[in-house]
Amino acid sequence: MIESSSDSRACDSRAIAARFAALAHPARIEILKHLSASRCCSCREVVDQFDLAQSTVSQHLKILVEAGLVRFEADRQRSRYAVDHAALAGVSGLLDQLVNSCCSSR
Amino acid sequence: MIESSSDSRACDSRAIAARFAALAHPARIEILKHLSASRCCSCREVVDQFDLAQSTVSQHLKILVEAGLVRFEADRQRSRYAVDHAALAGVSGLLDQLVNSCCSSR
DNA sequence: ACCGTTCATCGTCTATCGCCGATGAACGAT
DNA sequence: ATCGTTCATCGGCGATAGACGATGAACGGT
Repeated sequence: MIESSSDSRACDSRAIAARFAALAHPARIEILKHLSASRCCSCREVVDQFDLAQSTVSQHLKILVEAGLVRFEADRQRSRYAVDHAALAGVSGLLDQLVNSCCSSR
Repeated sequence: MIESSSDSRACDSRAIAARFAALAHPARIEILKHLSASRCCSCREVVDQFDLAQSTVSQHLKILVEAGLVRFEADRQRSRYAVDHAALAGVSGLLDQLVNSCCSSR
């Protein structure tokens, strides 16, 4: 990873924080679980599941997509959302880095 | 704000989200790194490190403590904050559960 | 006793989040 | 062409987060 030498750390932690922010809402956790269980979902399915307004769900999904945790694929008028397990594992890895952090070794 | 421990199911995703929320801020990530590298820090040390007001740092530390990610120990007028690696590993585990999640949703 | 240091907490301000209803685009079916 | 469905986006609202300065308590040193 090439970063600006001066402040690779600040940048890094912002990126990490952004991912965690996407996970920092109960509704989004639930949505992730549901997506994971269903393999793939339209927005509608999620709406039916969660007793939230369609716009709200759409927002949450957007946030998850922008965080890179969920992949989006437009399928006619139906949207297809699916968990990006690799990305999720990546976040887990970030956390592990933090746990084991020696932070000086790279 | 604090719910009874009997409410384990709905609490689940809320509890998880709460922990991630504590991690969802770049300053707190940096603070965690610093704590981890320094093994143990006073509030002052962190303040010096991060160009944030003392009150702000104190708040962030409090949030981390309340999330259970950092342990606090009062030492005379100096505070001692240290990363709770086990707790951090626990969060990592939660994430892994989410990654592997297939069954236990809801 | 008097400072200087460290720290948590309070009050305030602003920006952002989370929620909703409404709207309009895209599409399939009739 | 006209519906009905699905969806993303906008605007607005109340609530919360994040930042700060000020304050007062606790403690060590002189």
